[in-house]
Amino acid sequence: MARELDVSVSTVSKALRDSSDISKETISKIKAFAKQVNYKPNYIAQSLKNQKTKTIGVIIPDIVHHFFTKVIKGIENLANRKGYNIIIGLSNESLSNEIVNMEMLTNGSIDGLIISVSRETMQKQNYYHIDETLNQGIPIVMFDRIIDKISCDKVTIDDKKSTQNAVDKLIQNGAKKIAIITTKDYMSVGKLRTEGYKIALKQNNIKVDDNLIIEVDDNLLYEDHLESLEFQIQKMFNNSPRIDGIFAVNELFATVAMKIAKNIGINVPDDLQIIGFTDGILSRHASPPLSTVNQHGESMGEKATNILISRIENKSTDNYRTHIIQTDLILRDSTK
Amino acid sequence: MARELDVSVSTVSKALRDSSDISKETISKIKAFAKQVNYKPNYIAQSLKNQKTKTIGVIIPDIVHHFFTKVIKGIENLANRKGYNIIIGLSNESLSNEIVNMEMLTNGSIDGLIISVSRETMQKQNYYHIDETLNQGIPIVMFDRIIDKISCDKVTIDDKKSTQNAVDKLIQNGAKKIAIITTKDYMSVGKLRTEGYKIALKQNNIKVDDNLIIEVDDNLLYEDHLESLEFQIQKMFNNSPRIDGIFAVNELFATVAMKIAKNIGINVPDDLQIIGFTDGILSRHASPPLSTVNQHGESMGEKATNILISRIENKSTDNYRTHIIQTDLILRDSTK
DNA sequence: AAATAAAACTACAACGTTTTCGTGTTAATA
DNA sequence: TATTAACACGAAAACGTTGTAGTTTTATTT
Repeated sequence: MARELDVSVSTVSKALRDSSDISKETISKIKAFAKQVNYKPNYIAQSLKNQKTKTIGVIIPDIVHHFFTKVIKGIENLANRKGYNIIIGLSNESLSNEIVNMEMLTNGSIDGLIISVSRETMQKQNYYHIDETLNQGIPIVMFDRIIDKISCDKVTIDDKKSTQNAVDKLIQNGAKKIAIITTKDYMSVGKLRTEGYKIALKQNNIKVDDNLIIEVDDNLLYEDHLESLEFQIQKMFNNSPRIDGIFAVNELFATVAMKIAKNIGINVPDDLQIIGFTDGILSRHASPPLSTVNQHGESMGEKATNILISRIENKSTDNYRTHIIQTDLILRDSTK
Repeated sequence: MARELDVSVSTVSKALRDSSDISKETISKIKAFAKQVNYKPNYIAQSLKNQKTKTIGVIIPDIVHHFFTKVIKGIENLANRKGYNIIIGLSNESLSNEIVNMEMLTNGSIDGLIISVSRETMQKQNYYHIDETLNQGIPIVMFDRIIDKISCDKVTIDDKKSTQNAVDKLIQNGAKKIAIITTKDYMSVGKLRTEGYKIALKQNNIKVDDNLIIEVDDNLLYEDHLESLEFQIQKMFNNSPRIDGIFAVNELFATVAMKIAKNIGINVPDDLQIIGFTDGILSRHASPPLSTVNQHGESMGEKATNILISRIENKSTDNYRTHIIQTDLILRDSTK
């Protein structure tokens, strides 16, 4: 372009950035020509020069998942508005995948990282790769599945309190025998939600009955292993037929529980009230529609992005904080 | 690193790439040191030098959508295996967003693009940005929502035939009065599926009844505008109470139709058989579970990625082709 | 008209790699 | 011993930008 206009590259560069030491005529001439030939400055070269890529890395365990897509939507929206692109890595719940993805991104491709760690990472408590990245000076924001031991910014919800409120609601609505369908407790969220459940019961003087705490093996959460989930829930109904309330830590568990209950002739919500977690498509289209705890995934994504960009652009150098996104209880027809 | 080891940068670079003109001892010395200091070559610099970013751009209309997430999963998986990252842009069904995203990506950030265009793009038939990108020499693979007028690689399913097969099945199962719930026809898929429906009826000597073709305004597809969808379907049942088969162009339409049918006392599948499109969570967890056309989103993503990478790496220079992914009919309990 | 100041533009280094070509050292050959 | 070949390494250019530090041109002042 400089060649064709017979000026130097510096002149072109400065003209396009409205530098004060280029005349107005030259500026407009160059800009006109640039538009004409559809010139776009090469981001890669800019990145190399500025040591800024204007790109945010996002690593999540699974993309075929309503909550995570909501978060991504929030991230992408805000990032785009601020001139950032997002580059996505999927860990597929595997630690090694997470590490590979992280290495691919932390070689200069991104300015910062937003991550929700894989299940395996939590189980094995192997956080070396995360610490490494932080040590490299790349800011990280963790969301949803956060790790206390790592010091960085975090965005999450109050799992304990949210669950407590939901179970409280069941109790207020007259439920006496309330079960929880949760995951084995290496998963921070399952653990916290189970705690919240116990607190709610205790505060209402209801004895915690371990038979009513169904711990599903989380590795079977997926579409392909429904039978096992159904089997466990079925067993619960067999063992404790008089259950009148269920809290489930995700919407799949809630939906399946409701389906089984209906199959064996239990009326929802008259005989059994159910509250799930995450306001996804399943909850909305179940019959009856499920009452659920709304996590506001999009807000979560936006918040995380905001924090990350502040760090990147050095606007904030305060201590790391954990930001809590408020949840709310959406009451539909699976509760009275 | 070169400084600390007291060798030249060229030597380091060559050693890490196992160049033949560096001695084995030096190579191992340098590699050892590299591992020790956790050296990672800067991708940005490599990209600038090689004029290859090893990154694929993906632009889709919406990420909170089961089918698109499946496709992304397929893309990410294969791309990662081949050493590529993916960078995602969301158009939110808006043409201007699509253009902005495209411009952000085509400034040197990506080697190729996989895209499913926004609804607005199809409506307005404004493809300038796509042609521009192709002219720039960036290969594009379109999937699902493809545009005939643009010449590039495409991956899609045979919407017409898939629908025809599904409707055929309804007819074989004894349905005589079959409705279709589709979208207004600026959307290629809705149009094609409606055509397939008509062909199936004609081949079975059933007269096409326009009252049984429900064209939903696609802008209302979203979660927030369910009432309008429900209203239109309700009206259909009122006008034509004796319907015994429904084909819906997506799983939301199918699910809602089934819900309404059950509400007014119609038994599925005894009195009314329903087949939807896309094997998503809704279909699987509806009661009864919905029979549906499986689009194999993941295969679609993989196929698109394969084609794109071939183009990028110049392995294929043949003419542009449109690749058809086979669908199949998953029969569950909403059909006999 | 000469000196000075302001304006407009250019040369060049730098970002971190890869690669081509060149150079020095060692070993093998005549 | 002199020549040549093989080997091991380094210097420098290139990728497309940006910013600093000039340099040239033009305008203003004395």
